[in-house]
Amino acid sequence: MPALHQPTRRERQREATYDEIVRVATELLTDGAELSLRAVAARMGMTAPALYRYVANYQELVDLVAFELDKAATQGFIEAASRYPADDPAAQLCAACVAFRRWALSKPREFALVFANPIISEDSDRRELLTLSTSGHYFTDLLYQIWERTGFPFPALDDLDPIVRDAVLNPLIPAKAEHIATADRGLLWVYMRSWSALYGVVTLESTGHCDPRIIQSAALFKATMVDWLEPLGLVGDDKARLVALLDAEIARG
Amino acid sequence: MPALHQPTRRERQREATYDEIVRVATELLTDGAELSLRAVAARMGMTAPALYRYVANYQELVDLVAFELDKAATQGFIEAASRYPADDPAAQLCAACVAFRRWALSKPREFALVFANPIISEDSDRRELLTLSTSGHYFTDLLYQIWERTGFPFPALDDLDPIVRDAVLNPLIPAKAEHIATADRGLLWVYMRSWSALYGVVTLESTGHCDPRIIQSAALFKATMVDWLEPLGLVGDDKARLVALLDAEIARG
DNA sequence: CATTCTGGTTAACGCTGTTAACGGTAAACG
DNA sequence: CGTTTACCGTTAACAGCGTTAACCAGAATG
Repeated sequence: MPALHQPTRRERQREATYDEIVRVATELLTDGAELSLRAVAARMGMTAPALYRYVANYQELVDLVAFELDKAATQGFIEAASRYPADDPAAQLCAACVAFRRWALSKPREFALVFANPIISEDSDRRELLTLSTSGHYFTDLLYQIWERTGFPFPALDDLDPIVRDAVLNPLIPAKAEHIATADRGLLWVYMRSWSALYGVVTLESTGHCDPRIIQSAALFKATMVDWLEPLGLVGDDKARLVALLDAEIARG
Repeated sequence: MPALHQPTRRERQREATYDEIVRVATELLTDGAELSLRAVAARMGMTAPALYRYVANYQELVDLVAFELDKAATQGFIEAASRYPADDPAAQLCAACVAFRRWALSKPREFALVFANPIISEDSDRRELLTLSTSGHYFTDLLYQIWERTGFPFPALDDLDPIVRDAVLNPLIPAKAEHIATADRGLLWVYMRSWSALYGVVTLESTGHCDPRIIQSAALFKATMVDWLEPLGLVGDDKARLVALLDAEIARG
């Protein structure tokens, strides 16, 4: 098969219905309905078995939708960040994180689908899709930009656990790492650590496994964010500025 | 109805089958099967509608099982901790946390059921059951015991966000707080913050949303644990001792 | 002894994912 | 151009799910 292939009529049609499947499925979820093959098919005016020409099984549909939701959500994060100048990645990261939290709180089902959806390690297809995660790439990139400016410390490759070193040199997680010099891959360790912290609070809040008042006052989230400013080299006036920015972003309707 | 009521024959029978339902349901889950009313009923030699004499709906069964799993898992944490002296709560906490992680990794489905099971805030029944969470009580208690010894700093009530102050004075989250003096309730803030950090790593690892190699080397988990030693007043020799202890516990088959 | 309440049954509804067998139509080929 | 093939949809059906309604035996209660 040729590498560059002008799409034939059938291929275009196929891709169109494929896209429609994913679109309708996400709509279904947004409308508060249950995500099911039959419901998707019905909304498209088709019968359920027809979908098996496009997806192998239900789980694959879920994964596709999760990927799509992640992409759409990330677009929202980017918009939130874009209200700050491009040469201020720290401000952009703060805004993006607040947007991430807001999204997780307002769409808990979608959040659970994307970020709490259990992944069996054997299934390589799902891993690949996870690796492509858009939000992961975006956050990594912001962190990298911050480092370019503040030069915050990160572990040298030799200081890392050999297994971890493998992981940061040839990452499986969603991270935009190609453009990070090999010697600087210790940055990904900082990324993983900070992501783990953010993930903890936001998942706790989104799934409702904490006091509703803690969610209402964004105190736990804010404290976690503030704690991560200094390790990223954001100190002094910069820190004060970002803390105020966080407050403002959290207060936004 | 009398407050103290000697259980009649029928009541005993009822409670027996009630217990059997929960027991069989957890067994089902442990056997790798799907948790369903029909499966539980079948395994008990009953028909599914009969279960509605005991549980209101499927979700209630799930919640009951989650509570039971949490109780059983906590028993495991206690056992792991009991290998260290009772007057060394820091060592016990480290051991319990490692056991918690091991449990989350070896039984991801159970973990997701207990700790990632979304909770709709309106549903007060589920909230109540969550508040009773055994593991939460246990971890809070260990943290309190550590504070009794190290006296690590915690925010005064006046320094807390008023909403958070309400939350720590009259907690809805699973925490053994009755015996903590009102003025010392800021301790719960430390508990929430450290729990959020632990929850983040462990959930990330258990759901598979991170590089498998990161899981294999427990580096992310260990780093998170180590970072929380100093805030708990565990410094110097104590810290070194506990880091070594962590390594040993992680290495345990 | 008569009544009521409890804890089970069967039947049924509407939903789910999934497979098998079939058919029409569009593309590809001789 | 005619024939074949492959694609994309259909219907029918299976096994399973949560849940409700109607019913019924038996135990506890008056």
